[in-house]
Amino acid sequence: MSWNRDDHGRRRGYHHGNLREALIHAALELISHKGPAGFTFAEAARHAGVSPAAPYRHYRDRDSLMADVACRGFERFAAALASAWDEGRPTPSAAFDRLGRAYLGFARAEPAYFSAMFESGLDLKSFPAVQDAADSAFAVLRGSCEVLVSTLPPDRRPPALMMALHIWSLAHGIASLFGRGDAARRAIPMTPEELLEAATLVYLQGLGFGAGGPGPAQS
Amino acid sequence: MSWNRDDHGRRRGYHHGNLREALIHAALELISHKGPAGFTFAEAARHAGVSPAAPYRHYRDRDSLMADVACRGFERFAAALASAWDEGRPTPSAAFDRLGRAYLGFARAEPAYFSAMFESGLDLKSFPAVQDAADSAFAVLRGSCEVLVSTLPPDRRPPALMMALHIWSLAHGIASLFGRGDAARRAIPMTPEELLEAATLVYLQGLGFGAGGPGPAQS
DNA sequence: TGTACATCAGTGAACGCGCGTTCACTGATGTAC
DNA sequence: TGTACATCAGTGAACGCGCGTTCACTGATGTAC
Repeated sequence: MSWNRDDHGRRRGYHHGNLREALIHAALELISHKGPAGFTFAEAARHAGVSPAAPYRHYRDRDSLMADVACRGFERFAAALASAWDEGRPTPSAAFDRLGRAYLGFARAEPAYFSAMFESGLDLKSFPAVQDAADSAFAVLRGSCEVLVSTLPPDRRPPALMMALHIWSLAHGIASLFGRGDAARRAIPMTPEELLEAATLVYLQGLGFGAGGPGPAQS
Repeated sequence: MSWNRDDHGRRRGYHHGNLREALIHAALELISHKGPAGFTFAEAARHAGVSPAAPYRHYRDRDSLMADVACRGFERFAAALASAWDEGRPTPSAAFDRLGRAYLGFARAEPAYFSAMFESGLDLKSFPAVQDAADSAFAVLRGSCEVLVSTLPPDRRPPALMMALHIWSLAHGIASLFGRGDAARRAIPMTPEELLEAATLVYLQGLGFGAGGPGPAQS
């Protein structure tokens, strides 16, 4: 909030010093208050305390700023997922459970990033950096699925890519429908985390991961 | 396109005759071309061929029109799901598979309705009619889960509500991430339908629905 | 069947507003020598 | 160390535009009698 500013919020000099960062922060704040469509270039500039022409030194247009926000969001997301997975410690299944919670946790804790990443309507072909960052995040999930799959007997291993896409879809659906912090959330009689954990358990059961071996739960 | 209009697209009289419908159609067209945030009241009026003040006779504001679109979307959605389910004929599992395809099919065939329903950021508390319509659509899915669950032995029946929420989340996640007709779609090496069908099979397996009985697939 | 009248569903002009974008400009910073 | 200069990162005024919204109005429709 105070790059290159004095104690009263005034800028110290003619140059902002960190306008790029300030614009990203402004965009996040505006997105979280008014939705992914609810911020404008001019308003972001105002928030950052610069003239409406200043952002053009850093971004071609609004979408380009949005893409930068989405990029950073995916980077943070990938880091959060990787940290939760923690290379599968202490056990792959415990780590996998944490991974799912991290997905939901990110959606709840960073709704503005989440919006920019998934709901801003950015054309991924126009912003390959966003696509790359998204791929990196997905790679964490896929890697963890590969580890999990490798704990099964070789003749009963499902494709890790498919499994990763299933879990991603499940977590994403739950996050989108029930895990938001805003008014669009739908009410259900359990937490998103509980819902995801139950679904994942059933799904893994179906793949042949069971307590002590393959087969349906008998409890 | 031609309510109350002659062959040249001119209105027949002073009154439009069906402005409400025309505004909804205009909103859908604008949403499908420019995203859920990409339509304005004025533009919808222009599309419908009336003055910018005319929509105020029918809708309080833009959100109120959007809510009407979302409502109709959920009604069509519920009808599409009910039709696919067809009361579980010929078998609950075949009907359930059709239900999942119908979810994805709706997202692909009606991206504008889908956007208005799930991505418009409407506050559901402010528009209870939308919430009710959404609940009706979900009720179809829940009802089908209840039928499916009832085919299991009584001591091994999962909660139908939980199952319905899981399948909804899964289908919704797949539709959101991979099943869109627009540029925000992510590329995967299979169709959304294949992905959903595979996930559902695994999930049902995990719940104890198996080919010829409970237990993991052995093939 | 006419007629008077209330109501409905539009018009079109007007307004203030904020946005996106451009332009010539200027203060600040970095660097070659 | 000083100086000249290029470059960077801002300013602020200006523009055209489309939006949301209002207003008094008017043409069309429905209905009581």
